[in-house]
Amino acid sequence: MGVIGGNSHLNHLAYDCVIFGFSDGKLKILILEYFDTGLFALPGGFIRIDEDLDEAVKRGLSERTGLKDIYLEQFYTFGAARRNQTGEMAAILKANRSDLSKLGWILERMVSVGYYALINAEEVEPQPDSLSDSCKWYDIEDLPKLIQDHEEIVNKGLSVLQDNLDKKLQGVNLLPEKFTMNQLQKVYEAILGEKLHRGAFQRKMLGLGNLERHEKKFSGAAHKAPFLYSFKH
Amino acid sequence: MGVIGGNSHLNHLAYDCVIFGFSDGKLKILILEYFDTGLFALPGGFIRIDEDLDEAVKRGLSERTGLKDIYLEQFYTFGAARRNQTGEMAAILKANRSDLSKLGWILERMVSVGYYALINAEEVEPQPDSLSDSCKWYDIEDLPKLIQDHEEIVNKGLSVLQDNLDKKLQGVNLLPEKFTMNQLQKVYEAILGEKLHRGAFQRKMLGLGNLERHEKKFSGAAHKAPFLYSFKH
DNA sequence: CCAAAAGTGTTTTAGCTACACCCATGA
DNA sequence: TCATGGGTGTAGCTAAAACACTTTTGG
Repeated sequence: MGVIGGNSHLNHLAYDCVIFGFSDGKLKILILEYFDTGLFALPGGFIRIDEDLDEAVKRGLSERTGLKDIYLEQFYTFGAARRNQTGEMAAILKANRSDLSKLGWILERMVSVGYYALINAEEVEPQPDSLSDSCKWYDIEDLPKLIQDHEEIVNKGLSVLQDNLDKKLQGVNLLPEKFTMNQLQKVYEAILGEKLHRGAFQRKMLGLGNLERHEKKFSGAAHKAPFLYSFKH
Repeated sequence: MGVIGGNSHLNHLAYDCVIFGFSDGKLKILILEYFDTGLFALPGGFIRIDEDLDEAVKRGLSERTGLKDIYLEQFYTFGAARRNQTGEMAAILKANRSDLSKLGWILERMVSVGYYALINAEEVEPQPDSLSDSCKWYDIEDLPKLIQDHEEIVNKGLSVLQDNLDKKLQGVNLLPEKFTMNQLQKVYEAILGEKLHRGAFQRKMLGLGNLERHEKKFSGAAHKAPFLYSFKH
């Protein structure tokens, strides 16, 4: 088993997570920057020997965001033989003067299970881990160069999210408990990367039958106050 | 590393494959029966240390079916901590008097990547492996009880196949090179588990624009001879 | 000539788009 | 009263479903 901080993990298996958030009308994801290397990566982690895969991911996300009950979806498993043989992880460990006799297993061939998470970016103060300098939101349209195949992981995750958008009304997970129809539409537009028609969008969402209408929101702006909605559980 | 026949494999990682075929108007899958145990399972296997995940699955399927270029789709990774701690694999190894000092790693916690394959059942004489008695087609509606979580794997695989059916015209992979529209419709009905409207189905398939029409097929039956179609590559 | 199944034309329906109108709000 | 954005009604379009008519085949 690989050992991190005294815990044993499955060798050769990892997860990487595309954590989507929404702010300033843009779709963003959380990216780690490693100390002294200028290398950027998705948050990821390893699976303890007696831990469910899903639990491992929840644990990792909770450490990174402080949130419980995150909306999570597994989307693909990346298993190319040399996908992490790029030297980047070695550089990261070296910059941290890590003990390779204990952490060397991280450099071996690694199959990674891709997950995406949807969170309300406003509620979170992202936390870097012990190897990383910062953990920040990046606009999905303007990501830094990522290590290994992480760009492919992001693209695949976004593409699956887009496909799932219709079936599952996932957009609500990126917003506060109560939100206006306009906010929801902005989320959909950001995910799909295209403008949607206002009237049609409103009718379609209400037609799904799982939105509940609440009081109006008086924003102080000079126009009719919109209703607030929440998702029916 | 785990060792089978002198080759080294990734520990704690496996794949299981739902191999769909179509015959007698029914959707079927390939199921192995293990020697002297009455235990049934999906065909699966392990990943060599330097082998792409996809390659490992192709290799395994080719051993089981003799086919190259099988249509394959990865659909989910099953990672519950105790999913294979059911004692069934131990019974199988014991019935085969296997050397546990070499094969014991198979009994440890195993994360499994689920794939489905679509093949033309008529072209194949399925081959059991060294541990299994038989490898036979079973009607998807009438499967034997399977070991571990293999029933869940089948259900998830079928459900993803159903979802993908529209986007990818996958049905053709279950048929010979040339087929009639009625055969194709029967495949769709078997996968979706519902009757489809003949006229609408024909129009929809032709409307996709990737079917090519060939000569008519004279079956000897007392009705109009249908055209044969093939898939445009 | 008949029954059965195939191909295709026509009608009906449903969902979505686009446009437009009116309403509420705060400046 | 005006500009702005929100809710909703309506007309038009398009794709799919349902129906039906015609054709081909072998008995």
